Amino acid sequence: MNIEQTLVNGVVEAIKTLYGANFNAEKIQLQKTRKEFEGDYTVVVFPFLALSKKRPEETAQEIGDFIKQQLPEVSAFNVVKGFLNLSIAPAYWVGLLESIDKTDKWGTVPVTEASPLVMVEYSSPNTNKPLHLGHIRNNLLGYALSNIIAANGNRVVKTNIVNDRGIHICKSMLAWQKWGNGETPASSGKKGDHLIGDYYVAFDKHYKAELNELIAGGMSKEEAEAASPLMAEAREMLVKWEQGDKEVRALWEKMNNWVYEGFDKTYKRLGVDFDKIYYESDTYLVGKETVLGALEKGIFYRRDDNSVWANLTADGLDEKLLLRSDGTSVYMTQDIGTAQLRFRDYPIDKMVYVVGNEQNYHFQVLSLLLDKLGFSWGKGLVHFSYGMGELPEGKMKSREGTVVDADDLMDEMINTARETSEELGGKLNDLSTEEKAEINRIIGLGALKYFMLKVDARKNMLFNPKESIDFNGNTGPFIQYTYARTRSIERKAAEAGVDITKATPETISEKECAIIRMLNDFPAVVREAGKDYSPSGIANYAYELVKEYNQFYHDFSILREENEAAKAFRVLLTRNVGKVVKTAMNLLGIEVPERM
RNA sequence: GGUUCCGUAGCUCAGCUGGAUAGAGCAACGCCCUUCUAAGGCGUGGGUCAAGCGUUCGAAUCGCUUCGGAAUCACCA
Repeated sequence: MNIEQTLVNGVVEAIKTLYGANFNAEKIQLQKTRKEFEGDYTVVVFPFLALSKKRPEETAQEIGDFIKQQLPEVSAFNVVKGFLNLSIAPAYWVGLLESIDKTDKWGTVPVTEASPLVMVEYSSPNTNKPLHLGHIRNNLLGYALSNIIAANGNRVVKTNIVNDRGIHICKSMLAWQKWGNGETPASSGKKGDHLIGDYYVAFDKHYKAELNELIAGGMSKEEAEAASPLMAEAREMLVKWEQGDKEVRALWEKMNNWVYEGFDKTYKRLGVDFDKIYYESDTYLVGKETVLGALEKGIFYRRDDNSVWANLTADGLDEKLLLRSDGTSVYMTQDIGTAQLRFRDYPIDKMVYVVGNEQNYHFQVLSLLLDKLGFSWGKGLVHFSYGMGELPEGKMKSREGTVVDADDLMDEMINTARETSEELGGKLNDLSTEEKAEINRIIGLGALKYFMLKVDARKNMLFNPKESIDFNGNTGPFIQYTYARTRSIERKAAEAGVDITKATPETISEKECAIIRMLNDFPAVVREAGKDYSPSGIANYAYELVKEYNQFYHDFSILREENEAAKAFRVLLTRNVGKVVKTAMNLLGIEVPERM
C-alpha cells in the first residue's frame, strides 16, 4: 500500500480510538512537510479539534503517539502548533526504492483489451504551407497527451485530420501552373511542403499586385477583390475539383503528395506519429450526408433560402449553419463527417481534440451537435484547448513573414546544441561523429520540446527564440544532463562492483528523504496529468526532481562513501531517479541521452 | 455588447481539491572545478499574488464586483 494511504488510515484509526468518532478519510489533509521542519509528512489537525475538544498541540500529540505506536513505517514525530510532522523509517524508504527498481513501468497503469479506447486528434495541417511554430506546439502537446493518456490505462489511437481541399490549395496549384516552370522537389531539391508554400506566397504576391492595379484604376478594395481575375481562376479551379475534373485532380494529388513527403520528414524529426490519418477530401461529403439524414429526422431544419441550420438556443447558444444555401459544406459539417467516419472505424469511448483556443466556441457547438446526432462520446468530448504562441515582436502573421518555420527552428536548436557542447570543452571527444550528432540532436530537440511543454497549455505563451535555446535553468538539457550523470554513476558503480542489494543504511538524510518522497509521488503525478490533460505537470515534476537530486549530489560523493550499505543505498537512489526521469521525459516525447 | 480564458518578482513561468515565512529559472552582483560530468552548486538583492468586498480558525487558491489583456460570436477554415 502507498505510504500516504497508510498514514491516512492510521489517522482515521487514531481518531476512532481516541475520540470515538468516524472521520472521513478523504477529508484528512496530508501534505509533504515543508523544508524548514523535521519530518516527511504533515497532518493538519485543525479539522479534528471539534472532535477532540482539546487544543491543537495536545490533539496532535495524542494522534502522533497513537500512530507511532501502531505504524512501523513511522519512526518519529513532532508537533508544531496544529501541524503533526511524521518521519518515515529508513527501512520503508529502502523497500520503496527496491520495489520501484523491480517494477517494469513504474507509475503507469497497464493497458488491456478491455481498456477504454481514446482517440486523440492533433496536428491537423493545411496542405498549402509548411508546418510552423503553432503546429510544433500542437504536435508536441498532442503526442505527449497521447502518451499520458495511454500511461493511465487507456488504449489510444493517435489521429490526424489533413485539410487537403479548399481554396487555399487551389491557390498554390494555380501559382505553380502559371509560374512554376515544372519545378518539382526532385528538380530543385526543395522540400515538398516548402515548395508548395512558396507558390502559395507567390499567389498572394501576384494577387496583391493585381488588386493594387485595379484600385489604382479607380476601384474600391471590395470591387477589386470581386473583380480579380486571379481569384476567379482559383475559384474556378475549386469548382472543377469538386466536379472531379481529371486534370485538376491529378495535379492536386501530385502536389499534395509532395507536401506529405515534406510533412513526413518534419513529423519524423519531431518524433511524433499517427495511427490513422483522415483527409477532409474523404470526410466532407460524409458530413453532408449525415446532416441531410438528421434533417429528415427533424434534428436540424431548412430555411427558405435552402440552407440547413441547427438550433442550439435551448442550450444557451446560437443557431449554427451546417449547409450553405448552395448545398456545400462548412467547417462544422466536415468535422461531423470526420466524426462519423471515425466512429465507423473505431468503437471510440472518448475523443480528444488538440486544437487552439481560438476554436473554443466551435468545439462547444460540435459537442452538442454530435450528441444530438447520437454519438455516445459527443457530450463528453474533450477539446484540449491550448493558447497561442506569440513572439516578442507580437503575433505571428504569415503575410508579414514573422512565421517561425518548424524545420528551420529544429535546425537552429540542434546547431546551437552542437556549438554549446563544443564550447564546453569537448566533453564528447572520444565519441564518433555520428554519436556526437545523435546526442546533439537529442539535446537540441529536447530543449525545444521541454520549452513548449513546461508551460500550462491553456495559457498563451511567449516564444522567445533566444530564450528557448538557452540550456541553463529550467530547461530540457538540464534534465537530460542530470539523467546522463545518473547513468554515469551507475556505470562507475557497476565497475566498482557496488552491490545495491546491500542498501540498508541506519539513517537517511533529509534531502534523500525528499527525493524518495518525490519518487513516491510519480504515479500520482501521472494520474493527475491524465485527469487534467496537462503535460506541463509532468514537465515541472521532472524539473523539481532533478533539481532536488542535483542539490543532493553536490553534498555527497557517492562512490567515495566508505560505508558499503550507504554507498549501495545512494547508488540505488541514483538509479531510480534516473529511471523515473527517463519515464517522465519519455511521456513528454523527449529522449534522454546516456551521456552528454 | 454576449460568452470563454488569462492577470503571481524587471522578464519567462510554477504553486490553485483553502494551511506553517508565496517558489524556480533568466537578468544583476559575490563565491565554488586536483572532486562519480561546472549544460552544475552556494549566496545576495528583488513581491500590495491586478484592485476591492465577502466566505472562516486560516485565502495567491473559493464566491461576487471592478479594472486590464486575449480569443470568439461569418453562407472563412
